[in-house]
Amino acid sequence: MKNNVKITRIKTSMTQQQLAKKTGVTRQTIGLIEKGEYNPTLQLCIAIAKELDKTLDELFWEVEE
Amino acid sequence: MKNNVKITRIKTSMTQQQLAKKTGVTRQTIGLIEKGEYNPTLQLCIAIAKELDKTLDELFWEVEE
DNA sequence: TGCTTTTGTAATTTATATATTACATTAACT
DNA sequence: AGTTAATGTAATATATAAATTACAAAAGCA
Repeated sequence: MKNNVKITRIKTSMTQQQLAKKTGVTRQTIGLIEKGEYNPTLQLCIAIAKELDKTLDELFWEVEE
Repeated sequence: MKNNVKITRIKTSMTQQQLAKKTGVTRQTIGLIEKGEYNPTLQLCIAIAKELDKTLDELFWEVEE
């Protein structure tokens, strides 16, 4: 479940805490998703993508290991 | 949670049962996702997209109501 | 008209995403 | 060195995705 959330979030100078608040989840959830050991729901993926100004594909589609 | 799964699946002449088997879930799960009343996990969305030869964006991103 | 396949849907159970609480670690800064 | 912000991570609880079983309703076809 690798993805581009962490690198994209850092580029926007946003903390895990800030992204968590904007997407309605906890900091821990964001941390686990970034770590790639998590299988988030579609709604959460969409919320994250919109906050980071990306699409689903850009963050979650065929991300190289 | 509207999406383009149903219309895409029908275009490929695949039944819910067949798509379910290929993606490792039950027919009911596919049915509920197509109905839009469900919030599937990212892994399942990816599995469905690959079976239908589409990307996440094409099936789940900004689908008009 | 029947028969079969496909789909809709409900009720209950199980698995797992996410929350909560908590503490440790790291990095940046003074 | 000390302090604070940010992150990693673990243990337990809660919410919900998905399975299971079951039956009904369409839809296609003989």
